[in-house]
Amino acid sequence: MHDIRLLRDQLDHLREGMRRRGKLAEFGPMLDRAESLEKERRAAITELEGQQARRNKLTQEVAQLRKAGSDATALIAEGRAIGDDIAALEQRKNDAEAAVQAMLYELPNITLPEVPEGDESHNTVVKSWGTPRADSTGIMPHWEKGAELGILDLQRGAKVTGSGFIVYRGAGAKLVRALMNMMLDAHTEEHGYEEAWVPLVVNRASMTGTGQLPKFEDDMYGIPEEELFLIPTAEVPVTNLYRDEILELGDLPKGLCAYSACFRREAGSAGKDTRGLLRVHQFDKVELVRYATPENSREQLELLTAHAESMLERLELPYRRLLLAAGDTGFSSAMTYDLEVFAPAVGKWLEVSSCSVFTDFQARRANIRYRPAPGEKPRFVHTLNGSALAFSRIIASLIEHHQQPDGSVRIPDALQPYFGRAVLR
RNA sequence: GGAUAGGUGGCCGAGUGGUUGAAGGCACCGGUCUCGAAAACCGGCGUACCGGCAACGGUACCGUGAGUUCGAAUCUCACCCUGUCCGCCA
Repeated sequence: MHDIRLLRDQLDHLREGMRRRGKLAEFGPMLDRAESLEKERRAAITELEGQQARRNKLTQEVAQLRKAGSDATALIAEGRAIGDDIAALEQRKNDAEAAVQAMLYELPNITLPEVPEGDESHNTVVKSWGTPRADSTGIMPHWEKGAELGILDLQRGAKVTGSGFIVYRGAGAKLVRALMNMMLDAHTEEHGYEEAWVPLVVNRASMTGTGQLPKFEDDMYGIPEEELFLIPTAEVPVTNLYRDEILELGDLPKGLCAYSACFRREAGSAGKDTRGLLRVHQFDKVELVRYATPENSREQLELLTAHAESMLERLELPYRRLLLAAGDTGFSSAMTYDLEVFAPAVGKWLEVSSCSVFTDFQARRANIRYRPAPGEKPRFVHTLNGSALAFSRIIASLIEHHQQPDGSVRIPDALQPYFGRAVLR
């Protein structure tokens, strides 16, 4: 969320930010309305507070008269009139405020200057690692190979829950466990993250804090009776750990990592690119979250992204790093790198990580601050997060990229201690 | 789920329907004293918003929301959270 003050003194900045996302047509008129509503809000406040001051004075006079034993009925009548006036002004103020607030909640973050303008066609590959297998002949797609190896049971997942819910079996289940342990160990022991194990169900305030609500309610599974939601990513509970708190400068930068199952309803997703493990309603992920000062959040993004990339390198999967163009950058993000691995049988690059810096956009929503120095006023922190990594597509790529001519699947060296064997066959 | 107690400033804690932003204490900051420190003493010490170049003025905030009232931390209702006891449960 943006500072409401931007509507007063930096409207052009907001407008430019929307233009860079290619969303000026969508949000331009809203910005104009928000600006005038913000003026109306302040006018209402000024008037309201004047009346409140009158009332406060009046009630004192009533008290004096009462104490002196005099008659106060005239003043009480006057007070009643002021009270009606105040109620009306309060209504006016609240209406304007709610309207401005609603618009601010809908407005995406402004991307950093180095983020290319335009839609996803302007995404740029800024780094490549490893060599994708050029020749895919003889490589079975992961859903076939997975079924053949007995590690993937899509049919029964669909029976038990529905399509998009998968069952890993035998070595497949252990593979999930091995990936989880390998990643968490690396992040805690080598990259300095504190591990957290978090609720998979969160309340509305948490979903609003990280920016999923109010805009994307349709994309989530919820429990309406309890006003609770299934998390789409551990980013939500982990970032909200410090909601409404003030961190000490010495705590920053702070890193937390968490494994979680992730739930995505993605209402409009049925169709292509959904075979096998490519797009599912529930998947597993190890998430990294960092809290930083505004001064070094940008460099923290590089660090976080490097942590995610090191997972891919351990898994010996060729990947590329994309700098997303403004129009493809997520709602809350100011700058995002996507990491993609190649799945040769699918013939596509698969997004397995998205690393973002949110500047103060989430922190303002979630009210996460830090104190720059003892006695100084708190400022909003900058939050970052990234997947490191999302398992299902990693497993897809693993099955395809490491498939051997004899049909077996090689397990990368780094994973073997966790998985317990060198080959899947 | 049932019963019960409670939610007040950074922390502890008092609180009457009417100069209560809120006693007192701790912590913190400044000062006196001291060679220095401690103690003692004196003074200061919340946040947000509105108006103003500023000095400053004003408003709101005692878990959240609504209500009663000229006036609510104080009364009423609903909800949330915490503690305790009971029940249920992996």
